[in-house]
Amino acid sequence: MAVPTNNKISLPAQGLNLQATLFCGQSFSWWQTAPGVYSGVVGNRAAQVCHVGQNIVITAVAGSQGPEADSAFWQNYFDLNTNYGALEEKFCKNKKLARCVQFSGGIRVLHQPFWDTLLSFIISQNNNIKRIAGIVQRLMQQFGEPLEEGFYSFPTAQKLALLQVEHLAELRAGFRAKYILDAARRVAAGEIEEDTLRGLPTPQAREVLMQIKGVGQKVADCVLLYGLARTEVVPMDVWMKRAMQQLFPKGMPACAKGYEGIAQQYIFDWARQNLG
DNA sequence: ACCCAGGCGACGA
DNA sequence: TCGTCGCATGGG
Repeated sequence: MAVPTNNKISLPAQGLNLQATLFCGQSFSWWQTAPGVYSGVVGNRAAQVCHVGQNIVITAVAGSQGPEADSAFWQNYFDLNTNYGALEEKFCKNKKLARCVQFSGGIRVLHQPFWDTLLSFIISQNNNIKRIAGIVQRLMQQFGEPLEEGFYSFPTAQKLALLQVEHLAELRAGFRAKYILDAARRVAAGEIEEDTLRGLPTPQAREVLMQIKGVGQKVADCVLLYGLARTEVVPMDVWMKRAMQQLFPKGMPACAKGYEGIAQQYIFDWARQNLG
């Protein structure tokens, strides 16, 4: 049960590893601000988070909507309603997948806001994680709303939709700038709508997302997994292609059925740290 | 100098 | 429908 104290929320999170979860390439808006302390922006919220025993303690810096709403929000964000102990146990029925789970234990697949995720993974294409985080940070600073303590929110689609590519020059996003604007314009116009996507089967939702310029199957799949909680979707980037060829040439093991996207996160992390 | 990064669109066959 | 290539930027 959530125990709010002032603007702090303590949530049971047995087995969760914040470091692994926040920096395994699924989110690009968290920073380590002190040993074991992480600050981040999610939508129009800013927060600090750290481990305290088996709990995580979240301090709202900005965007708080009150203790109950905040607890529910972070509970969902960190996917604390999913039984990862049981999931990891299932994954470990396969020896090679077990190796990835042991290596990258404690990773949780975050439930990120749809728009944050779409923006972030458009920026991610043919790019590296460090530079993605830099571009995301500049995007927030230049076009987000100022929050407390120097944080800025993710910019809204409505705000970005009014800009021209020249305005994005300072982001140093390169050829991705025009893709950011196309996504913003379609979302602002209501042509791409989160609620509609949530109601569609995964293949149809993927098709709709791929109408956005700069969104191919891989970026669409990242949005489906991280932004729309489609746990069966496996984004195939260069690291996952290498890992699958090496570990699972015949495809994802059956013990991951329905949760291939979550298994993917352990495999991706293992690959990045062992196949470099 | 060269290659690569959580890819994609344009183009030609 | 398939391969191939250029793309912005920055780090190794």
